[in-house]
Amino acid sequence: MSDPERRNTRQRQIVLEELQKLTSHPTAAELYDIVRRRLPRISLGTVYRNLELLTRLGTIQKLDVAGDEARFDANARPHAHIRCVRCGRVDDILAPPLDLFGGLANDSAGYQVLDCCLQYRGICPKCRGSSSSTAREPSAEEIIDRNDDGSTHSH
Amino acid sequence: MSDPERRNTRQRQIVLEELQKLTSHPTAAELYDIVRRRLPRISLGTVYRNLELLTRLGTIQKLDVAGDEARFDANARPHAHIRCVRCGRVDDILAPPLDLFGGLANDSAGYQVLDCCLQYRGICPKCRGSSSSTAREPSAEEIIDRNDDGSTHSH
DNA sequence: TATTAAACAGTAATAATAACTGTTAGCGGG
DNA sequence: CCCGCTAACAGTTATTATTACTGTTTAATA
Repeated sequence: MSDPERRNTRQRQIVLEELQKLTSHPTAAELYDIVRRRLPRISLGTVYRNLELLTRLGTIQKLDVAGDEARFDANARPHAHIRCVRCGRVDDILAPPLDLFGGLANDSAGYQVLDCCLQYRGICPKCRGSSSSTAREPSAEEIIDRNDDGSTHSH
Repeated sequence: MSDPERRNTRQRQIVLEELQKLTSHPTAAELYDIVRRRLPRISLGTVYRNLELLTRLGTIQKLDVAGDEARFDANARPHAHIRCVRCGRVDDILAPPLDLFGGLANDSAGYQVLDCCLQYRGICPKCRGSSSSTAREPSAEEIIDRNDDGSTHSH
């Protein structure tokens, strides 16, 4: 039998496909809502399981961003993110291309350093517009911002 | 009445005191276990409430580190942290003193940038020693690494 | 000291995620 | 092209960190 954990199921493929269409990094539940349009009988557990698996395989990236639910990014290469403190939305951000490892001692605090992540917090354009202090929930439609020309999703 | 949210209760004071004694940044539950030695009747909710309050006041820092429970740091100034992927322990790390805001456009991705955090992941000295792949839980005693000479806790 | 609201202890609720169970369906061998 | 095996599935339940609720206590002011 071929590599375990790599069986090509329709569910796994569609979870990945739909994630790749998004530039706003969705939560598992948000992606579940989107995937259900194509697979109405898919279960939330399957979405979680596949997102976890794809993360382990290095195909996608799990963003355990500060504060609330994990979010997922179809771009597995390390890059900085920014999270809206009002609505929780997460976007890529063009941070200075710093060498975040260069300044570290090889053996910082006795740790073997594996990787790092740089996260910003801020207020997203939509929440800046509606400048009320009430937190917003993004609607299902707002999450779907398909990236039709596939060019801007490579950072 | 004086400033609300600043009533000096024994519970709040001891929660802060015990947090300040630690260099390993504990979770709310870990700190609860420690504080209970001095206040056996304190409730977990009180620990959560005070940690949240002290964070709002800027006295301490809440570390919503990747993956699991929030951790707390008596040092509110921004500085980098490293988290052990095996046991979850979080320590300060001396990162290069980078200007993480300098390279950002004023209006990155349309966001108003508020702050940022730099987190590393790695394997802590203890988990490097016991190089088995099984995850370790730190014992209550291990969390208590009091910083008796008060000098090394300023980063 | 009396008053009053903030904070408390104890408990229940919430919500994200993981685990469990019986069923379905990729995929290599025949 | 079908068989059998097992990973993966749908549906459900359990776990766990955190928050909210309720009646009681207590710090700070009058």
